[in-house]
Amino acid sequence: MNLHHIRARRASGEAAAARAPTARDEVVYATGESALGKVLVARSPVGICAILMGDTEDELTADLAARFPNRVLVSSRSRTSDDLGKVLRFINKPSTGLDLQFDMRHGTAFQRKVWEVLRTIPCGATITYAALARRIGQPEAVRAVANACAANAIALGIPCHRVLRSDGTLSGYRWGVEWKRALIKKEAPS
DNA sequence: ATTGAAAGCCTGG
DNA sequence: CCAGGCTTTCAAT
Repeated sequence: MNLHHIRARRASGEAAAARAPTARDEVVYATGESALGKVLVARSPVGICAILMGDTEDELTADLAARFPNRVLVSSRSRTSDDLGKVLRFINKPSTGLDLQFDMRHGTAFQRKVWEVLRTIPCGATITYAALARRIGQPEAVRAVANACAANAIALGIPCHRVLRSDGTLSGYRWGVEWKRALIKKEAPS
Protein backbone atom coordinates (compact mmCIF):
# COMPACT_ATOMS: atom_id res chain seq x y z
CA MET A 1 0.00 0.00 0.00
CA ASN A 2 1.46 3.36 -1.02
CA LEU A 3 0.97 6.90 0.11
CA HIS A 4 -1.86 7.50 -2.31
CA HIS A 5 -3.90 4.74 -0.82
CA ILE A 6 -3.38 6.05 2.65
CA ARG A 7 -4.39 9.55 1.61
CA ALA A 8 -7.46 8.25 -0.16
CA ARG A 9 -8.63 6.24 2.82
CA ARG A 10 -8.11 9.16 5.16
CA ALA A 11 -10.09 11.43 2.88
CA SER A 12 -12.97 8.99 2.55
CA GLY A 13 -13.69 9.06 6.24
CA GLU A 14 -14.13 5.31 6.31
CA ALA A 15 -10.79 4.72 7.89
CA ALA A 16 -11.48 7.50 10.33
CA ALA A 17 -14.75 5.88 11.29
CA ALA A 18 -12.98 2.68 12.18
CA ARG A 19 -10.40 4.11 14.50
CA ALA A 20 -10.72 6.20 17.60
CA PRO A 21 -10.78 9.94 17.01
CA THR A 22 -7.38 11.57 17.18
CA ALA A 23 -6.17 15.13 17.38
CA ARG A 24 -5.56 14.89 13.64
CA ASP A 25 -9.30 14.85 13.05
CA GLU A 26 -10.34 18.45 12.68
CA VAL A 27 -13.67 19.58 14.04
CA VAL A 28 -15.19 22.14 11.69
CA TYR A 29 -18.06 24.21 12.99
CA ALA A 30 -20.34 27.20 12.47
CA THR A 31 -23.23 28.81 14.28
CA GLY A 32 -26.58 29.92 12.97
CA GLU A 33 -29.84 31.44 14.05
CA SER A 34 -33.00 29.36 14.29
CA ALA A 35 -36.53 30.28 15.24
CA LEU A 36 -35.89 28.86 18.69
CA GLY A 37 -32.42 30.28 19.31
CA LYS A 38 -28.79 29.98 18.34
CA VAL A 39 -27.44 26.68 17.07
CA LEU A 40 -23.95 25.32 16.50
CA VAL A 41 -23.19 22.48 14.11
CA ALA A 42 -19.85 20.68 14.05
CA ARG A 43 -18.49 17.91 11.89
CA SER A 44 -15.47 15.63 11.94
CA PRO A 45 -14.13 13.63 9.00
CA VAL A 46 -16.64 10.95 9.96
CA GLY A 47 -19.81 12.99 10.31
CA ILE A 48 -21.70 15.40 12.51
CA CYS A 49 -20.19 15.21 15.98
CA ALA A 50 -22.10 18.00 17.69
CA ILE A 51 -25.27 20.02 17.44
CA LEU A 52 -25.51 22.46 20.33
CA MET A 53 -27.95 25.15 21.33
CA GLY A 54 -27.50 28.29 23.37
CA ASP A 55 -28.01 32.00 23.74
CA THR A 56 -24.68 33.39 22.58
CA GLU A 57 -21.97 32.30 20.17
CA ASP A 58 -19.40 32.42 22.94
CA GLU A 59 -21.46 30.04 24.99
CA LEU A 60 -21.78 27.68 22.05
CA THR A 61 -18.11 27.59 21.15
CA ALA A 62 -17.16 27.21 24.79
CA ASP A 63 -19.48 24.24 25.01
CA LEU A 64 -17.92 22.72 21.91
CA ALA A 65 -14.40 23.25 23.23
CA ALA A 66 -15.31 21.62 26.53
CA ARG A 67 -16.68 18.56 24.75
CA PHE A 68 -13.71 18.14 22.42
CA PRO A 69 -10.77 19.24 24.58
CA ASN A 70 -7.91 17.95 22.46
CA ARG A 71 -9.16 18.36 18.94
CA VAL A 72 -8.41 21.22 16.61
CA LEU A 73 -11.50 23.41 16.25
CA VAL A 74 -11.90 25.21 12.95
CA SER A 75 -14.58 27.80 12.34
CA SER A 76 -15.76 27.62 8.73
CA ARG A 77 -19.07 28.70 7.35
CA SER A 78 -18.44 27.34 3.88
CA ARG A 79 -17.51 23.86 5.05
CA THR A 80 -20.63 23.55 7.20
CA SER A 81 -23.29 25.45 5.29
CA ASP A 82 -25.00 22.30 4.00
CA ASP A 83 -25.15 20.80 7.47
CA LEU A 84 -26.28 24.00 9.10
CA GLY A 85 -28.96 24.43 6.47
CA LYS A 86 -30.31 20.95 7.14
CA VAL A 87 -30.41 21.53 10.87
CA LEU A 88 -32.21 24.86 10.56
CA ARG A 89 -34.68 23.32 8.15
CA PHE A 90 -35.27 20.50 10.60
CA ILE A 91 -36.03 22.91 13.41
CA ASN A 92 -38.60 24.66 11.23
CA LYS A 93 -40.23 21.43 10.10
CA PRO A 94 -39.10 18.39 12.10
CA SER A 95 -41.33 16.00 10.17
CA THR A 96 -38.98 16.27 7.21
CA GLY A 97 -36.33 14.46 9.22
CA LEU A 98 -32.62 15.12 9.56
CA ASP A 99 -30.62 13.39 6.86
CA LEU A 100 -27.08 13.50 8.21
CA GLN A 101 -24.31 11.08 9.02
CA PHE A 102 -23.22 11.15 12.66
CA ASP A 103 -19.92 10.67 14.40
CA MET A 104 -20.69 9.12 17.76
CA ARG A 105 -17.18 7.91 18.51
CA HIS A 106 -16.99 10.08 21.57
CA GLY A 107 -19.23 8.37 24.05
CA THR A 108 -18.83 5.09 25.88
CA ALA A 109 -20.18 1.77 24.67
CA PHE A 110 -23.12 2.16 27.03
CA GLN A 111 -23.91 5.64 25.82
CA ARG A 112 -23.80 4.60 22.20
CA LYS A 113 -26.26 1.81 22.90
CA VAL A 114 -28.68 4.33 24.34
CA TRP A 115 -28.12 6.75 21.47
CA GLU A 116 -28.73 4.07 18.87
CA VAL A 117 -32.12 3.28 20.33
CA LEU A 118 -32.89 6.96 20.56
CA ARG A 119 -32.29 7.34 16.85
CA THR A 120 -35.15 4.93 16.17
CA ILE A 121 -37.70 7.11 17.93
CA PRO A 122 -39.59 8.88 15.16
CA CYS A 123 -40.66 12.50 15.04
CA GLY A 124 -43.82 13.04 17.05
CA ALA A 125 -43.23 10.02 19.29
CA THR A 126 -41.79 9.91 22.77
CA ILE A 127 -40.28 7.26 25.01
CA THR A 128 -39.69 6.95 28.72
CA TYR A 129 -36.34 6.52 30.48
CA ALA A 130 -37.53 3.19 31.84
CA ALA A 131 -38.57 1.94 28.39
CA LEU A 132 -35.26 3.07 26.98
CA ALA A 133 -33.46 1.08 29.66
CA ARG A 134 -35.50 -1.99 28.79
CA ARG A 135 -34.68 -1.61 25.12
CA ILE A 136 -30.96 -1.83 25.74
CA GLY A 137 -31.47 -4.88 27.91
CA GLN A 138 -30.70 -3.21 31.23
CA PRO A 139 -34.02 -2.40 32.84
CA GLU A 140 -32.35 -1.42 36.11
CA ALA A 141 -30.03 1.12 34.58
CA VAL A 142 -32.69 3.79 34.33
CA ARG A 143 -30.71 6.52 35.91
CA ALA A 144 -27.61 5.71 33.94
CA VAL A 145 -29.73 5.95 30.81
CA ALA A 146 -30.76 9.45 31.82
CA ASN A 147 -27.09 10.31 32.21
CA ALA A 148 -26.37 8.95 28.77
CA CYS A 149 -29.05 11.23 27.38
CA ALA A 150 -27.49 14.15 29.20
CA ALA A 151 -24.11 13.29 27.72
CA ASN A 152 -25.39 13.48 24.16
CA ALA A 153 -23.61 16.12 22.11
CA ILE A 154 -25.74 15.74 18.99
CA ALA A 155 -29.00 17.43 19.91
CA LEU A 156 -31.86 16.93 17.46
CA GLY A 157 -29.87 14.30 15.55
CA ILE A 158 -29.93 12.01 18.55
CA PRO A 159 -33.35 13.03 19.77
CA CYS A 160 -32.95 12.93 23.52
CA HIS A 161 -35.64 15.61 23.69
CA ARG A 162 -38.19 12.86 22.99
CA VAL A 163 -37.57 11.19 26.35
CA LEU A 164 -40.03 11.77 29.17
CA ARG A 165 -40.48 10.57 32.72
CA SER A 166 -42.61 7.52 33.33
CA ASP A 167 -45.44 9.66 34.69
CA GLY A 168 -45.49 11.55 31.41
CA THR A 169 -44.04 14.78 32.75
CA LEU A 170 -41.25 16.69 31.09
CA SER A 171 -37.87 16.10 32.67
CA GLY A 172 -34.53 17.80 32.31
CA TYR A 173 -32.69 18.79 29.18
CA ARG A 174 -29.07 19.70 28.80
CA TRP A 175 -29.99 22.80 26.83
CA GLY A 176 -32.87 23.86 29.03
CA VAL A 177 -36.37 22.53 29.42
CA GLU A 178 -37.74 25.36 27.29
CA TRP A 179 -35.97 23.99 24.24
CA LYS A 180 -37.25 20.53 25.05
CA ARG A 181 -40.80 21.74 25.43
CA ALA A 182 -40.62 23.74 22.20
CA LEU A 183 -39.18 20.84 20.21
CA ILE A 184 -41.76 18.35 21.41
CA LYS A 185 -44.52 20.82 20.68
CA LYS A 186 -43.19 21.42 17.20
CA GLU A 187 -43.01 17.70 16.53
CA ALA A 188 -46.42 16.89 17.94
CA PRO A 189 -48.77 15.48 15.31
CA SER A 190 -51.32 18.05 14.22
C1' DA B 1 -51.79 13.73 46.72
C1' DT B 2 -47.13 14.76 48.58
C1' DT B 3 -42.81 13.82 50.27
C1' DG B 4 -38.65 11.18 51.27
C1' DA B 5 -35.58 7.45 50.93
C1' DA B 6 -33.45 3.81 48.85
C1' DA B 7 -32.26 1.21 44.96
C1' DG B 8 -29.57 0.54 40.83
C1' DC B 9 -25.82 1.62 37.65
C1' DC B 10 -22.73 4.31 34.60
C1' DT B 11 -19.09 8.30 34.80
C1' DG B 12 -15.68 11.62 35.84
C1' DG B 13 -12.63 13.08 39.00
C1' DC C 1 -13.07 4.48 45.22
C1' DC C 2 -16.59 7.92 45.68
C1' DA C 3 -20.22 11.17 44.71
C1' DG C 4 -23.68 12.42 41.79
C1' DG C 5 -27.27 12.30 38.02
C1' DC C 6 -32.56 14.58 32.19
C1' DT C 7 -35.24 8.11 37.26
C1' DT C 8 -38.31 5.09 39.48
C1' DT C 9 -40.61 2.67 42.96
C1' DC C 10 -42.44 2.20 47.56
C1' DA C 11 -43.57 3.47 52.07
C1' DA C 12 -45.12 6.93 55.31
C1' DT C 13 -47.54 11.43 56.05
